[in-house]
Amino acid sequence: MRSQAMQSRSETPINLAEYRWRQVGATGPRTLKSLDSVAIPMTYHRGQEICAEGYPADFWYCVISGVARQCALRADGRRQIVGLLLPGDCFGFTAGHDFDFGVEAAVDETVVAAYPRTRAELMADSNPEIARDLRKVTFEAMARMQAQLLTLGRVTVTEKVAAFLVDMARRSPPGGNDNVALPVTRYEIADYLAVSVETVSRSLTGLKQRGLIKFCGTRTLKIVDPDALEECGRESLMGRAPNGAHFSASRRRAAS
Amino acid sequence: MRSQAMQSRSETPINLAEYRWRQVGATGPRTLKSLDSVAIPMTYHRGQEICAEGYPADFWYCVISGVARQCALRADGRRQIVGLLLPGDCFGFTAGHDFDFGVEAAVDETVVAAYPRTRAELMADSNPEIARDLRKVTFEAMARMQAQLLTLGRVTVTEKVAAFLVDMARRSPPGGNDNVALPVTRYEIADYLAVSVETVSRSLTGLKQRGLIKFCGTRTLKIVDPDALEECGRESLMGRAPNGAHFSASRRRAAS
DNA sequence: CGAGTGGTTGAAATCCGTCAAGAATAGTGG
DNA sequence: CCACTATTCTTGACGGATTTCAACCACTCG
Repeated sequence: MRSQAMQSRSETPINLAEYRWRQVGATGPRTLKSLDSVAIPMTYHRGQEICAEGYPADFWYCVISGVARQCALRADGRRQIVGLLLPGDCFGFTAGHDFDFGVEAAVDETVVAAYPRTRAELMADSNPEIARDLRKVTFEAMARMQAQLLTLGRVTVTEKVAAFLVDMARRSPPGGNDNVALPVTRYEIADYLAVSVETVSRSLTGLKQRGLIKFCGTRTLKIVDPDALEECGRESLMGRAPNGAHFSASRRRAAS
Repeated sequence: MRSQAMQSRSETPINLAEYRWRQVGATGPRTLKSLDSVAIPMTYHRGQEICAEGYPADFWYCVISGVARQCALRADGRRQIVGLLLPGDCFGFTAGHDFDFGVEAAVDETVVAAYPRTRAELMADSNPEIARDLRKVTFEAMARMQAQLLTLGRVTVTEKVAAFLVDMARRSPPGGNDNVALPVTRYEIADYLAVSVETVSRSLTGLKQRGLIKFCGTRTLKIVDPDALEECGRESLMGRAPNGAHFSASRRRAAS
């Protein structure tokens, strides 16, 4: 919990809330600034639980720095990761009284802001600006889930992995170079894409051998051919030709 | 567009908005009542587009009666259904300026309410009750997507189909008997679960032969053993024994 | 009746999960 | 710094589940 606030003493003036964030090592982009006055900064290390499934949803959260994973435990003991939360992503929204999923820090020194739900809602009641901010972050959360639905809907594992890489590149902080840093292990990618670890590994090496990506380290890579990766259609690792398209109902209707 | 309002003339007094809904044949549950004053009722027949991907998101929507499907068209020409919208479900929320997905009516006589976005947001600004209503329906939309993420994350197709049936039973109007009416074709189920039509058909017959469900018609069935269907674990159609569990990272860590 | 849609079943190819083993990396304590 | 260990990552082999291609049946509608 070392202080990093000193380095920015001479920059543009910052308010108290901003200062608090820097104090806990939060360097990422900030969303939901309008609720800063009630935000409680929390720091977690890898694997620590931020909120637990089935427990009262008394807080909304926003990732400040680090990575968090939204997990569900299935009947067969497998874990499924239903969401990978990067700095700026908000979570903890639920229609019921309890959390639908548990969320854990995926890396050390993960900082989140916790907003007491009833206080935040009262503030939103009296300030439309805050209500709009809330809608914005919930819509962004929905967009993340929709993108994940599309990824999970892809046919082959290589397609899923390629979509994951593209998504991570898109969500990476724009400031850096074009390298993509995977903030999670292969196991977590596997649980996120609902496939086995081995197949993830094979798909990554397949994409590498096809020249679509290039590894700088085990968890750092460079996307060589973004378009080919995105359109990473039905070509399998073996280089098989794409199958004849099998159009589903609406498509067939549209053709008639 | 025949009028069905006459039949309820002698019931409890209804307001003008309620009357308009009945006039267009809307019999389902109503959500977002607080925005009724700006709602525009629209009726669509099967396959008709309610909103188009990439077009300005000038409206929010709520399904009043019928069924709508939220579609994405992939590069290989396949359709993926990322959401199945039943009466009471709201959609059209997007973080950007344009719709992320197209939505089409899945059955004839589908009635939706269209809320002009800017007008609705202005109303939410001046009335916290409306803002809370909006949050509620967006949180419910998120819950639907999360459930779908869990379904897509299941391993075997039979599991996915079973989860789909359970979900449909849960979302069915509570008033009726315990029969589940599937409002969509097998093709749409396939596109919704991201599997092939043939496997959906095979899985359904498999579940029938195992005595977990019973068909009353092609699209009407009764869930015989809800618990077995829900826990429809790893047993395949062939009756293979469950495999030894392969725990992923966090699980293994927890065991140590 | 014929055409179109929706649904089911069969057979073959293949993709993927599982099991197994090994390599690479990081972390820990001496 | 090094041994030691745990974790992460990769590769191989095998069997099975799923996709694909094909054919057939039921139903509706003009």
